[in-house]
Amino acid sequence: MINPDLLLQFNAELIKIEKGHIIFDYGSKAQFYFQVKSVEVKMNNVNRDGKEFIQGIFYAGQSFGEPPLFADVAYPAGAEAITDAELYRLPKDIFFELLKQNPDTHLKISEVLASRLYYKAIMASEISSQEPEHRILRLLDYTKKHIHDLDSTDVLEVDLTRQQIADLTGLRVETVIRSCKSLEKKGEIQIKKRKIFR
Amino acid sequence: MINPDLLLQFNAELIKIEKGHIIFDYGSKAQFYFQVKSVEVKMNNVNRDGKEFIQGIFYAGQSFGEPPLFADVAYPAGAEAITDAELYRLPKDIFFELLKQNPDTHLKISEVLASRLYYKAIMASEISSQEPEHRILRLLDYTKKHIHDLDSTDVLEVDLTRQQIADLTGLRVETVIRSCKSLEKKGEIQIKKRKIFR
DNA sequence: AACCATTTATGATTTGAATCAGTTCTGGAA
DNA sequence: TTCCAGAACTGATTCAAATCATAAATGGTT
Repeated sequence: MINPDLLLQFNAELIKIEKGHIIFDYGSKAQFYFQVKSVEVKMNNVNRDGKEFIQGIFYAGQSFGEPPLFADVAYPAGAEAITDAELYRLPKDIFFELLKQNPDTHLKISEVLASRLYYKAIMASEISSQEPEHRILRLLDYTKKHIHDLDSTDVLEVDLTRQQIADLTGLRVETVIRSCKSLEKKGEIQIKKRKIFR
Repeated sequence: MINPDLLLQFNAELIKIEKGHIIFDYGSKAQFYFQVKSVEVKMNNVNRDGKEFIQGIFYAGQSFGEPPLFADVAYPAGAEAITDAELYRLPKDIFFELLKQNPDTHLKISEVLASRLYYKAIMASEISSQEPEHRILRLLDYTKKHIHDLDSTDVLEVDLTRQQIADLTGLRVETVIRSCKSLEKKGEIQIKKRKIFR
């Protein structure tokens, strides 16, 4: 979300991460600002106690892992590249220096935090309201609107596996599969060749 | 979280809200920055579709409802005073003006957003991991640490009703009651005269 | 002291997602 | 073309939280 030129101006490193490699671990200290550079790059977070819960998947142009930078806490989740990825990386103190010198950029970061908080707020209430089908629809609508910038008349081809949907919503694969079928019957989504469209 | 003097300097209004009165509605547009002034003041959010889910309860000195201000979206939840409350209220554009002129305050706001995001991230993964007892403990530990600023050796007297705990964790009252009893047996919490201590 | 609203408590039953176990499908590699 | 791993799918079973129903405790009010 920060202009790449500005990042480079502040000597941001451009690092390459191979698929499956760890970017930072759960519980470690935040030392860098990260922003996804190019290609469709996804990122997922794993949480302790066996089961995986994906906090979010991030694509080109998006930043991630900033909260611990500000809040001075350990990472609540680890981060991993799920495809080969290119990332901008900026050390913490330089990041703050950049913000200080560029109030507009700081405001943009606040916007990002705010909209992510908005998303989490919605997901939290939606997840709590059980109803697997609701959870899934909210997730799809969110990614459609906020990740792919489509409006409601467009059709989104969902590029998440059922397992990823499960990990994002806190459900089980089988439940996701069954719910999707049911949603298809209700006309809420379409499934063509196992791909989900919404 | 913003210094009250600074708020007043920017002509923030001081408004009184009676217990049970609505501060803003679900789905309405964000027009003000709000900050709780005095006394222990709680605030809760209600969501549509019947069931209540409390996004958070806010106490003296805390601000709330900022995300929609930044993200330019409608409120994902309504806000209501659960005791008589005094609030500072600052119109949106003046709020931004204040931030522009006070980078340090802006940074503080970012910190607040970030730490709330951190909390939501933890709650999200914790809620998804089912386990009512885990959810409750996480909630208690969070309020203990981040709301009341106690460290782990202190004992927190929880001032939430079982119903509020239920609404914060997405559980049912009965489940909360039963889980609390079980947690007491396991020595994770104490219950004296129906009050929970952790 | 009696009354009432709210909160806490408890037992019985239902329900639906998780779990378990196994099958089919698909696209890519050999 | 066959092979194979990963993903999607399906049915049967289990289990725990929601639900329902109802009672007891508590604090505040008159």
